[in-house]
Amino acid sequence: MKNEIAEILKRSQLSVTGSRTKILELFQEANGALAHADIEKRTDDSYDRVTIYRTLQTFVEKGIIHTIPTADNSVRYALCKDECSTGHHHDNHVHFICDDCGTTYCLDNITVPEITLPKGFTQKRADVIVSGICKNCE
Amino acid sequence: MKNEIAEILKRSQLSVTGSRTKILELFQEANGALAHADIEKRTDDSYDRVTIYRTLQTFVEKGIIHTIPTADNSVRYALCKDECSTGHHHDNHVHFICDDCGTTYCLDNITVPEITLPKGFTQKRADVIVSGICKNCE
DNA sequence: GTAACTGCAAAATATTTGCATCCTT
DNA sequence: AAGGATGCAAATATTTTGCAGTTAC
Repeated sequence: MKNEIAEILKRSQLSVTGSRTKILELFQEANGALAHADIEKRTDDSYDRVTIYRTLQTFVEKGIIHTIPTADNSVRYALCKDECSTGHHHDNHVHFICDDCGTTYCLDNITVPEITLPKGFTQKRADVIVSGICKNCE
Repeated sequence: MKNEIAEILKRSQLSVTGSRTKILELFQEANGALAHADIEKRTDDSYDRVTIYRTLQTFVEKGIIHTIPTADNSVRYALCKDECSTGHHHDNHVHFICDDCGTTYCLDNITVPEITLPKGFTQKRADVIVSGICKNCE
């Protein structure tokens, strides 16, 4: 597991440091999306808030994680699939956000439907955000 | 036009004030989504920033506008359709955000595809966010 | 050893709250 | 006239930046 994480970092030409390893671990455990605040809590303030900002930013740039659009204010991140390459995310994501507990699920197994755009529009990425009540809160 | 705007406000039991009228006008002109900063600019600082915050919040509560999920940090708002009732938005939205100019389009005429959720999940709302290059930036 | 990463301090931004005043009804 | 809306001041919260010290390779 640790090795796999180191692999991911090396593949992106990033040095393997404590904070990066820990934060990637959190994402793997989470099996869903995390907000900056979640990460702060789950690292028990072992790392500076600024480091977390910078780590997340680096991960996004390298295509290790991606941001998830949310209707409320918050910014959330989730692990990218392998198809993601640096700076270019051509994959489609379906996410479910529970109105009750706020948990964000990545519904990887659900296929994103085709959207037909008007003339002149070019699609790079499509996100589907479904909100409602999750299986734990029903 | 002014009348229509007053109508909307009265229907939501809100008093008809300068800032509310102006901001609603902006949304009608915009034919798309606006961020807090857009509104500040387009009102030429005629209204206090705090007033804009409160006005947007009130409009969301009353179901006059809704927030649009965005992958970047920003919060954007757009006019709701008639089906929106106070606090409950059961309609589906498709939005297109241009990576280049940042303009957000409401693609009202595009139907949101059905999403089949796993067992135990209940859908309240679905947003589709398509990003890419818009017709003006291609 | 060197380049990259981190932590601390502080600046810049964004958002919220309290309260006195003003405006809508 | 009364209640709600606004503006101003200030408190909070969030994010960014600079720089010196530390760590990974």
